[in-house]
Amino acid sequence: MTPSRAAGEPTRDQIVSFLERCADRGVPPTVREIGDAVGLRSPASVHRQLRTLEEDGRIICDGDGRSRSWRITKPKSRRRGGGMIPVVGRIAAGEPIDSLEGEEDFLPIPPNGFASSGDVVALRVEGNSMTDAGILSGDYAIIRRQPEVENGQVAAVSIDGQGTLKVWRRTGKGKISLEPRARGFEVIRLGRGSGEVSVFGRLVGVARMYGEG
Amino acid sequence: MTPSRAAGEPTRDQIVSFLERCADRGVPPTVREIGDAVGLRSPASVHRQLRTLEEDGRIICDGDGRSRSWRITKPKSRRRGGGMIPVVGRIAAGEPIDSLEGEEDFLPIPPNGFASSGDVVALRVEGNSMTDAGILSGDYAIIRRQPEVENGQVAAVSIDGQGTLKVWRRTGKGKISLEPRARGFEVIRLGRGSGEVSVFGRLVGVARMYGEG
DNA sequence: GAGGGTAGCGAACGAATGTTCGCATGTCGA
DNA sequence: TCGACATGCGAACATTCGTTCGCTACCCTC
Repeated sequence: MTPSRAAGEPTRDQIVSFLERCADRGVPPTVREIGDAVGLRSPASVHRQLRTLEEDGRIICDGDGRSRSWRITKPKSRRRGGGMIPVVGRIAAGEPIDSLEGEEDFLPIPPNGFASSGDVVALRVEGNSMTDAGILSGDYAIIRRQPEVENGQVAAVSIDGQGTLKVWRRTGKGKISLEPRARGFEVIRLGRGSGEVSVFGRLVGVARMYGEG
Repeated sequence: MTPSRAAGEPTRDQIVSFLERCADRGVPPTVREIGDAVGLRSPASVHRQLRTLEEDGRIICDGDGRSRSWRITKPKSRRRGGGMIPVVGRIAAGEPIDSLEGEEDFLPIPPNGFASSGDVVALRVEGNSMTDAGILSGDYAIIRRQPEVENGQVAAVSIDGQGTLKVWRRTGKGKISLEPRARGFEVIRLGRGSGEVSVFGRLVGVARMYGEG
């Protein structure tokens, strides 16, 4: 009889996922702790899956017979919330740029300082429409992904798939203004029939790195 | 007979140091591993020191009787190069501020992204003399400590013990200009007899965090 | 020198842990 | 239907590991 376990994610993926979470927290789990986490009551069941995962190269065993020695093969640099903020693309601070996503690089800044939780990414800013807000072309905009922002907050907005960084202001029912923060740039006014507009996220931080020049 | 152990650092400090190193690497050690690391051949010896350290509040035991459960009380935020940049004080972007150092806080940004090596600290910017360079009051200036900078680079400069953030320019023999980057601020010109001037470091990055507002 | 405190050792015990073995159940294709 | 296969269980077994106990040695102070 197959035991009544939470359906959906396969057992082996659950184990890998649990090991990832443990790697984030610091202490690797024991075999029985893994069993508790994924719903396997016998350490033998866990152990067999661990061996299989090892053959697949997804996990490795640090010591042989030592306690808490099973761990993820690679620290999974795609992991968010552990150390890096992924740079998922570029964003305009002038004319909207078409490519808003497409993971490119990693910014060595833990999101903890910018947002305690949630999905935080970085976008490289191109353009000068926000220079008066201290956001220059080449800066990294730290964006927390969220579907809505409040009036006056700086938002990464997607207009017909093109992304731009502006101050968000709802001026009326279905009417939105996207305000630049620099001289020489016009306010973008959006109403009905202005195309598809969606908030990508809210600006929670800015990071800039100077080279040797 | 006291065994021949490496003299110098007391055993207890060695243990704490070893636990710190393990915390960095990820896996907490077993009692016997600690013994091997610090030169204690009996787990009993290690265990007694662990209990003493626990009473002193320097370490804590996560689980009681579980393996690998001894760890450092606090992750020692003073550590540099591992995760945080220390915020060592405030710096003026307007009128010089007297307090340049005095460790206050930690910015959750690893220096790796800003400088591969060296002593990197953060200073909280106060004032608006560098706003045209995208450095606003309240930002964190990421400073790599170095005694000299080149013309045109932004430097944290100490004038008679007062710190300020400006563009550094040597205008002649013994003559220095400190240029603001904002309207309404005057260039500070320094020559012989202008007091003691020293470069605190070079600006290698800027970080800004927005709150909920 | 006596005595207390500190710090080390080895031995031992019990619990935790990794690992193996045999068995049962469900799936899938021949 | 039958057998190979995957997966789970419980029961061991062998280490590992945390912890305790008694002992010895050194360093003090009195």
